[in-house]
Amino acid sequence: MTDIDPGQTTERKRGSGVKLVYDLLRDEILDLKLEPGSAIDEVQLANRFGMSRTPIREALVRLAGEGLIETLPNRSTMVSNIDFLGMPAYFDALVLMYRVTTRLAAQYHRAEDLKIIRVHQTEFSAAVAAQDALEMIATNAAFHSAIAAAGRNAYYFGFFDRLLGEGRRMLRLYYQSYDDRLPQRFVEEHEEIIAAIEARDIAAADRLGKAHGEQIVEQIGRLLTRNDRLDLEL
Amino acid sequence: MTDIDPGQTTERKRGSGVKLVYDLLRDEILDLKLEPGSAIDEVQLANRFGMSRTPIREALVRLAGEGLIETLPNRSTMVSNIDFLGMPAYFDALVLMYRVTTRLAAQYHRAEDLKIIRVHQTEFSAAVAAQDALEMIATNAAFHSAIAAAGRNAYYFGFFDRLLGEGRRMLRLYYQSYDDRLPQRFVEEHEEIIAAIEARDIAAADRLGKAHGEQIVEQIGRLLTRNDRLDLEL
DNA sequence: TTCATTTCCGTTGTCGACAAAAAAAATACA
DNA sequence: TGTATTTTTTTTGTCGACAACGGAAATGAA
Repeated sequence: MTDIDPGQTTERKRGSGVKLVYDLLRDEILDLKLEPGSAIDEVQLANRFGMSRTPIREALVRLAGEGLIETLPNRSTMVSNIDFLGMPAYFDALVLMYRVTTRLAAQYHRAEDLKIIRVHQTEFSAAVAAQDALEMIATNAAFHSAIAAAGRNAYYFGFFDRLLGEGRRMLRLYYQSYDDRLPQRFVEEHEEIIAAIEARDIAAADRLGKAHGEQIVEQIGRLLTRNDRLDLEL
Repeated sequence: MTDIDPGQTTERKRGSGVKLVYDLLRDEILDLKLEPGSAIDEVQLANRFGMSRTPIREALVRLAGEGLIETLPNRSTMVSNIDFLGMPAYFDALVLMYRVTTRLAAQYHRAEDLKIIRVHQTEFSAAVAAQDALEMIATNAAFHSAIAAAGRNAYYFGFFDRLLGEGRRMLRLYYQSYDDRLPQRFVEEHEEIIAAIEARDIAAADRLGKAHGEQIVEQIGRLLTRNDRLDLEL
């Protein structure tokens, strides 16, 4: 709520303002620092970032394009609510994209792709060891995003990245209340996936991607049901 | 290039300007009335629509979000080029979405969905009979979009619609130079797909969706190779 | 008090203007 | 004549201001 730029007016490069606001707001939304349903005020943001409403507005339009905020005409714009009814559909799409991207990575990856994938896997492994749930979510997403990039299909990549963004919000919602220790199993499955990709074993990559996705869905399903039980008993 | 509103200033409802510009520009881009790579001038559009640059700009930001235009910082914004190198990736994604959406429609459709699907099929059939290539493209997309809607997965639906939009541009590019008579076979395949959906035969829907998609890809492939031959011989 | 009407207020949508950036044109220099 | 440098032009990015819209508060009638 405080100004980003108190005191003197910092010079900003022309055109950088929109990206600044967009990136920060996007992160705040996906990290649930901005609660779903909460209102977004343009003038407030303008003061906070020390700029006019125009670039703020452009950033908001972009976020609305990704469905991260909803804008009632002539009325307040607000952070989109998480669509719980749509979760089955979401997981269906997510698992399919896990499969497809992993399979394509096995088919079309190059040597340099594997290096990048391994870097992300190392970071994910460290996050699991540190039991840092938030970091796990981020590094896991980066890991699979790298795999999708290795598959060399821009359409799948774009779609998958959008799904992972949405998922970041859902996962964070649950992991912040229940800091469950995420199974070491995910790390091992990642290793298997890397091996299948490297061996260019398409069938194995497909199978592992599917299993890995369903594994995650199942994990979240457990969290959800436990959540329900708690709600009923209190 | 002429003003939309010559003479007197027509009253527009507050907030409707952006949608107006967005819809029209989107259509012009997808219908190839605006050539890929051609420059887009904001002031020119402002004059044409009789409004300020601000709403124009917002429409452009949205179009950029969908990848229909590209905006060089501080420099001209232009209609995105069609990515020919990415066509295999595109068709791969398209066929997959044909499969998935048809399959889900068989699984989750309701009675009212079939009515809508049939309406689009009737329109498509009429377009084929009239040998109106442009109308075929539009009605075919609407037909499959309706099937995707019946599948009740907002994520697939959104992704598929975006793919169909892109495809509209590619298809139009070829059908406008070679007004090939599109096979009656597509109409029949559509009928088979409808029957499979109505019978809730998931396996058949999956198979038909895949075959239908591959059929279209193959058709385009033929057009492309013929195009290449011509280029070489001239 | 309760409900309908009016007034006020906060927020968005749109506008015209100006400054910055980059290309294009013009000039200077060899 | 060809190249480097300056100037002009064109187009974008940002700003402050104002009107319109919708809700909230205030007012009035029963």
